[in-house]
Amino acid sequence: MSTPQTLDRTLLAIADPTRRAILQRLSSGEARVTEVAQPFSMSLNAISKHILVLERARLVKRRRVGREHFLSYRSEPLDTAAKWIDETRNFWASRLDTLEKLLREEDEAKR
Amino acid sequence: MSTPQTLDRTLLAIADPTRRAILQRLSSGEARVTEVAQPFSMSLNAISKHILVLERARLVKRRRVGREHFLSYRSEPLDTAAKWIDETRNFWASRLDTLEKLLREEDEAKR
DNA sequence: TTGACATTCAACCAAAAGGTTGAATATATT
DNA sequence: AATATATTCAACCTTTTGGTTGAATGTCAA
Repeated sequence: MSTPQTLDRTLLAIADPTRRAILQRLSSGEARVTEVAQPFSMSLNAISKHILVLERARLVKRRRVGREHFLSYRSEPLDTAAKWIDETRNFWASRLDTLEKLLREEDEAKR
Repeated sequence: MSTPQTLDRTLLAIADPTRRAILQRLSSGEARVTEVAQPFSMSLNAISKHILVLERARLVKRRRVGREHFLSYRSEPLDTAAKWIDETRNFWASRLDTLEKLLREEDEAKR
């Protein structure tokens, strides 16, 4: 469920501004594909593809009702991504050479 | 400094497992390019390119001493990325329809 | 100065990403 | 039954990505 590939897919999915915008659009609740596509200047098909990327990354769930597809946000992948990032950051924040790093950066700032 | 493009570059950079491994390697402190490349099965040139991607994303800083290039980790980009992710997550966590979502998911779990 | 070492540059390649257009499918509406 | 709507599928194109190999550059060491 949380293989490294999943993390790859999550990060890749949110690395695109269009897809981040789609996720944010879904914050106001479920929306159909056409509704999601409406504000963008690119074709419906392009958005359809972006949605597929988000879906493969499990960031978006699809609920089919007749010919309409309702999309909604799923939180797990971002939780996992946040975990990786925070672990990495915390590790660094706690390293013994933090002081050394600070000094080195301060040193460089003087040039 | 923190344009959306920067966020794109950061997320794209850490979406690759090799590059995440490089960052983690740098947790044990500065390292030269060859040292960083050593554990990987791919060519030095490939790693050199990965480092360039990390550098363009400002995740890695390079300090040249003679023929040797010392690489070190920089924390700002991950801070920014974490901020975006956390904002998105917090927004969702606080949405009124959280209950509705939970119920819907519970409902699905029964199948 | 000759040779080894650390690193990048350049050219190339295959695969993936991100977009387009046009046709297909499935469902609603009249 | 005919038409309109919602969405995807398929083919295509261009750019980017991630890798390769071989040559170039710059620095250290004999």
